[in-house]
Amino acid sequence: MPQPDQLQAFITAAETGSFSAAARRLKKAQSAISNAVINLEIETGVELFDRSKRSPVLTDAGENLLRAAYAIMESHADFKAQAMALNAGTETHLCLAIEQNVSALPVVQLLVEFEQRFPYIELELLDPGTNDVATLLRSGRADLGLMMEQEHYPKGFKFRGIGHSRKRPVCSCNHPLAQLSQVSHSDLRRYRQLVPRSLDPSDKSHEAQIISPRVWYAESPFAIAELLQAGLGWASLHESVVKEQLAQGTLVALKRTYQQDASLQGIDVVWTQNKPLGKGGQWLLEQLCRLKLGD
Amino acid sequence: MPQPDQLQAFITAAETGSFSAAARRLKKAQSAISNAVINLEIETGVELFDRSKRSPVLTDAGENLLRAAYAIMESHADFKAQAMALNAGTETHLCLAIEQNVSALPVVQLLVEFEQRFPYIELELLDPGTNDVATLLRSGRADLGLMMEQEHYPKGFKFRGIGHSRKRPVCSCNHPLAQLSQVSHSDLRRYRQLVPRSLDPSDKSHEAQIISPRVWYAESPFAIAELLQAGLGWASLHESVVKEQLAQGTLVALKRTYQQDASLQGIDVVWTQNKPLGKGGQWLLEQLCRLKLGD
DNA sequence: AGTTTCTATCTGAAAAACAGATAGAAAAAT
DNA sequence: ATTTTTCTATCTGTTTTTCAGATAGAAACT
Repeated sequence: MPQPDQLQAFITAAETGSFSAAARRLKKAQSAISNAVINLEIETGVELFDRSKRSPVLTDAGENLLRAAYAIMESHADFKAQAMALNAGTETHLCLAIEQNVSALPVVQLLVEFEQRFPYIELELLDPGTNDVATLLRSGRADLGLMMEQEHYPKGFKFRGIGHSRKRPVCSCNHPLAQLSQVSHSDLRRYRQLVPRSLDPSDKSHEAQIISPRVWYAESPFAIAELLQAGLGWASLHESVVKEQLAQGTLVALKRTYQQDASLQGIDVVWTQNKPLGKGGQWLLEQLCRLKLGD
Repeated sequence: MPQPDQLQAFITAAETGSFSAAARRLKKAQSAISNAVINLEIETGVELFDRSKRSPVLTDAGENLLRAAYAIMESHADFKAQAMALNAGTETHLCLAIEQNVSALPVVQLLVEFEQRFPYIELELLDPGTNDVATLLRSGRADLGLMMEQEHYPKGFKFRGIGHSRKRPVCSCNHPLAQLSQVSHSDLRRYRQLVPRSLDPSDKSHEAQIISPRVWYAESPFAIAELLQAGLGWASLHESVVKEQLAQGTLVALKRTYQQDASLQGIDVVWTQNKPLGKGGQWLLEQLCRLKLGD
C-alpha cells in the first residue's frame, strides 16, 4: 500500500524529470524525494527510473505505473472534493417528488444540469399520484415537491407557484358523451365519473370536483386514463396526462355548457422549512422557481 | 491527503460496524482504529460516524465518503496489480503488425480476449502493405507479425505457419480480360499488371510474379483493388482483400489455362528472438499458432 | 580544469503511529 | 436492579517512520 507522499514524489519527479526539481516544487529536501522513489521501487519491485544518465528518465514500466499513480491521486482528489462539498452544507441525498399530473419534461432538463453541478448527491425521484406530494413532504420522505396548488398548506410548508396546467373533462371517443356537441352537468351526472384521490384517506380535497353520483377512485391519473380508453366513464384530467391520447384521438375533450371548457390550476413548488434544504436543494428550488410551466 | 491506513480503518470499521471488530480484523490495537477514524474526521471535517449509540453507525455523509474511500482502495489495488504484472515479466507495450493481405478478422477475436487477460498492456496495431512486416520486425518497431510466407527469413527471425490464403488473378468485370472464359500468359501480357511491392526498395520478392511488361506498383493491395475497380489492368491478389468485391461482382477472378486458378500461399506468424516476447506476447503468439487460417 | 547540478546515502532530530492501560458508557446477562 | 461484558475515547511511553541537512561521487556544462 503505497503512501500518498511516495506517489506524489514519484509523479512530480516524473513531471519535472528530476528529483531535485521535484523536491523544490514540493518544498521538501531532495533526500526525501530520493528516498520516497526508492522505497516505492522496492515496494513495487519495479524499476521506475533509469539512472544511467545524470537526471533519471522514466522506464517503460515507470510510465505504465505513472498512469496508475495518477489514477490514485485522482480518486484522492475526488474524495477530498466530496468531503469539501459535504462540509459546505451539501446534502448527500435529495428526494424530489413530482405529482403525476405535472409534466416532468422541463424538470428533466434541469436535472441534467443538476447532475453536472452536484455529482456527489444521490437524487431520488418519486412520482406520487394525486395530492400525495404533501404527505411525502410532511413525513420527511421527500425534500422538494411539485404539485397542483392547494387551498391551504399545513404549517411549516413553503410554496411558490411556477406555472399552470389546464384541466379538462375527457372520455373515450366511443363513449356516448363524445357524441354530444356540448355537455351539461346533468349529462355528466348520468355516467360514471373517475376521480383521482390521494392515498391518504384523510385527504378530502377531491370531494369538491365530484359531479356524478357514480364515482370510482384511482390514485394515478394515468390509471384513470387507461380506464377511460377502455370506454369506462369520464374524468377531469390534466392535459399533460392525456396529451398523447388527445392527439391520437383515442380520448376526446368535452365542451361544457356550464363554464369554460378548461379550468386552469396552478402548479406549486413545495418544500418544508423544518428540514432545511442543502446547497443542492437550494439550487434546484431556485431553478424550479425560475421555470414557467404551462401556457 | 488521507493515509491508506486511515482509509482501511474507516472502511473496515464501516463494514464491521465496530471499531473493536475492525481492530481485530486488521490485527491492530483498538486505539489505532479509533485514532485513525478520528484523524480522518478531523482532516476531512466530516463526521463519519454517529457515536450516540454504543457502536458507531455511519452517518449519511460517512456513507457518501465510504464509496469514495472504496474508489481509492480500488485504484490502489489496480496499481498493485499492475506492478505485479510488470514484475512477472509482462511487457508494457506490444506491437502487432498484420500484413494487409492477411484477413484480420480471426485475430480481432483473439485481441478481445487479450484485452481481458492483459488490461495493462498497450497494444499497437500496424497494417503494413505487402512484405513490410519483416522490416518492422527487424527495426524493432513491431514485436510480432502476421505475413505471407517468405522463402528465407533473416537471421534471428522465428516463424511458424498458421494457415493459407488463396491468391487469384482478378480484374474489373468491365475489363476485356473478363470477357474471356480462360486466360493465357499471353493474354495477361497484353494488359497492365498491378503488383504489390514493399516500401523497402531493396526488397525484390515481387519480381517473380511479374508477367506483363507494363507494370504499376502499389504498396497496399487495397489501393490496387481500387485501381482495378476503375477498370485499370489486372492483378494477382489475395482473396481476403477482394472478398467483398468478388461477392458483389464488381471484380471477377480469372480462370487460367497455364496452371491452377488459385495459388496457395502460406501465412506465417513471425517474431524475432533478439527482443524476447513478454508474457503478453507469448500468450498472443501461442494463440496465433493455435489458429488455423484459410481453408 | 573548474563549476554547477545532479543522485544516493548517512546521521540525528522531529513527528507520527502504535500498543497497552484506564475510565466511562451502553448493552447484555444475571 | 445489579453485575458483567463490550464498546469507545483518551492518556502514556515506546517504537517506528519521516524528514532535513550534510557529504561524496558522478555527470553535464563553462
